[in-house]
Amino acid sequence: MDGRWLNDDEQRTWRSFLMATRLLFDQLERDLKEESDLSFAYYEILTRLSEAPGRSMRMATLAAACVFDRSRLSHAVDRLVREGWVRRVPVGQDGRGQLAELTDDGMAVVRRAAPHHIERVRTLIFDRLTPDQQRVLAEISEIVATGITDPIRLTRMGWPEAELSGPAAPGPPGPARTAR
Amino acid sequence: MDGRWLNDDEQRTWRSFLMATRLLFDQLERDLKEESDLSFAYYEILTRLSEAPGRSMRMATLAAACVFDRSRLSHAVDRLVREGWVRRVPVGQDGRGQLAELTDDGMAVVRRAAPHHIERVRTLIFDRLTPDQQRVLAEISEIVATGITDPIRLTRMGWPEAELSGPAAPGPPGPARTAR
DNA sequence: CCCGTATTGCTGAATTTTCAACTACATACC
DNA sequence: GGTATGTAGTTGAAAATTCAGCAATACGGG
Repeated sequence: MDGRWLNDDEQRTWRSFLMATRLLFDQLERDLKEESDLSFAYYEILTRLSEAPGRSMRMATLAAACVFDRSRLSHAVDRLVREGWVRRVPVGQDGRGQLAELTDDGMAVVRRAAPHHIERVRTLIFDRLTPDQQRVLAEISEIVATGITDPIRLTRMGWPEAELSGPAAPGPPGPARTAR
Repeated sequence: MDGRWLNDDEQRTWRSFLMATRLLFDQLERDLKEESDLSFAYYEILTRLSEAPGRSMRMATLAAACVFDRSRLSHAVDRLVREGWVRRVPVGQDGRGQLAELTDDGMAVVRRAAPHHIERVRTLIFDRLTPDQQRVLAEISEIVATGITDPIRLTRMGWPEAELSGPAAPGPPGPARTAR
């Protein structure tokens, strides 16, 4: 199972990467909090909605976009609804579905918060990287993301133990866990 | 203050990076949980301690290494102590200091968890990147981390409002907030 | 139409993290 | 010695996130 360790370079790179991403995200979170009193999570939800057609998205889609699990998104949206920034709208066709829709107040919040945040992203990252480094960063991100892809965090949600580990039932056992 | 937006490439890269890091860390967290019933945070604390001389570190140093704020580390160590994996030891010279020290049980936990985890890191990242990409990843991480550097999260902790924003007192106003 | 299974989203409790304040010790200066 | 200020670490409550399970709906096949 094991045996394939990391060599020194890899070890250093990994640690460095861990530290960098944390410092970065922590800093962004702090900035966002100070400037706009928003958490990164909420900011992202609002932003995604603001970009979506009709300023609204299916919960599952939104969850996938933000890389949240369903539960987390539900709770978060609860909060945003309480705040008056988001509204829940039943979706037409699918009786199970809910649409999260950005309110005007919510839109205002995004518009107010975005410029600072983006400026910070620019300052903390893009301004410091050469075009080449930016290009490779994009490559790497693409590669890493593609390798994982469990958009709505299926394996994490409530599949009864049996479904996940049971002696592979006839046919493709579970839901689209393998597919993408 | 604003005005400097992100161009399309940058925008794409940023989104891609966000998604990649989240998918990655989520996946690692899940693996760690499944294989060893550990959170990434706890795993990291234990690992750092296991590598430290005497299997122990000052709380502040450990916090800086893990990029935790002091409070978070305190609570986390509480938990690890309850679990019997870490012990708190007063440090000799400085009467305020505490040393977090890994117990034998804690060491055993690390040893059991590490191989799987490292294998996953290898599979999810290093195996998929070319040497060149790895090199650039290291560069980028270095650059980004260096730009931020607020190791023990000073600005976040409990400085009374006055200290932080007040009309700069005579001499260097606060603690080493500016220095590094 | 009915059944079994998949999907969507939510809920409540447990755990973790954040936030603000506080205690105790150290240090520098008079 | 006494005072002012900085530093290390903790604490308790609030907020966020995870975890496990549930209810309602959709969908495919008999």
